[in-house]
Amino acid sequence: MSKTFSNNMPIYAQIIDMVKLSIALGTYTPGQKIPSVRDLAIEYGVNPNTMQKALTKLEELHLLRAERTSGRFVTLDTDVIEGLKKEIPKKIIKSFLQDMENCGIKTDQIIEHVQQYIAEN
Amino acid sequence: MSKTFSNNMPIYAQIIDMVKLSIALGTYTPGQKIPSVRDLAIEYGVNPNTMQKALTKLEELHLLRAERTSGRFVTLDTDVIEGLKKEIPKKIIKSFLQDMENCGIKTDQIIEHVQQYIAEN
DNA sequence: ATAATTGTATTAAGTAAATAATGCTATAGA
DNA sequence: TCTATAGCATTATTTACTTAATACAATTAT
Repeated sequence: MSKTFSNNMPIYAQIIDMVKLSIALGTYTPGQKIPSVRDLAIEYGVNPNTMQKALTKLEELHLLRAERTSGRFVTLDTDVIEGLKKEIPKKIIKSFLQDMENCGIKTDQIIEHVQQYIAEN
Repeated sequence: MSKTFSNNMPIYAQIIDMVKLSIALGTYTPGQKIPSVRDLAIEYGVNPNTMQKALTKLEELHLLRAERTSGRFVTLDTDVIEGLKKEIPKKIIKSFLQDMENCGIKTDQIIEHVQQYIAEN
């Protein structure tokens, strides 16, 4: 069950993105209790401290809420979750367009490049 | 003249990509002598050691060639350079499509999302 | 009541990346 | 010839990330 991580980004940061995705995709539902720090650490194949760091940051983003001794829960704030759903692909597209323009491809040619790539693969 | 770097990737790795881009875009022409390690370090606003590391890796990729005491030069191999020009946008598109599918957007909807984003911005 | 589990905190150690400071060898150019 | 400059090497320090090993307080479950 241990996840795979890229080496170009801190593991805790990658975990943050993964949990964000779980919430956005509904794998974690609003109000749902998520596994304990220790269990998540095992599930992701990382040290509990690394997992703790990721979860703490997710709390600062109001995506999770820690109940001192009963566990950690996904936010009930559906606005926040709806925001996530839109924010994630938006960020991906934004950085994609920047990267493409950065390598000399003009905006109106980007679509063609994508279509051609899809056709070829 | 000091460049800006993201914090989620080693600086030397980001420099590699930047120099690759310079070669692909023709800012650095085939056979051209590029600035010394020390000068490039100043230009990029990093430590000479960091620049050295990036340049050494670029040599392993056969994009640069070090002439022991006269300087460092861009490869004359136009095939390698042509390869770069195609490889860079290809990699960008590939990881973009992966990211989009990863967040639940199907291939045939990706183009629409991009078009909508462009229209909105 | 008591044991197990929760989040949280602390201290230590190892690693990689970046910076700093310095020195070497070889050669191009004055 | 001699100086400046080239790439390259070495050693040390700092910081961030990760892992490791515990420990504690509070609450849930038995």
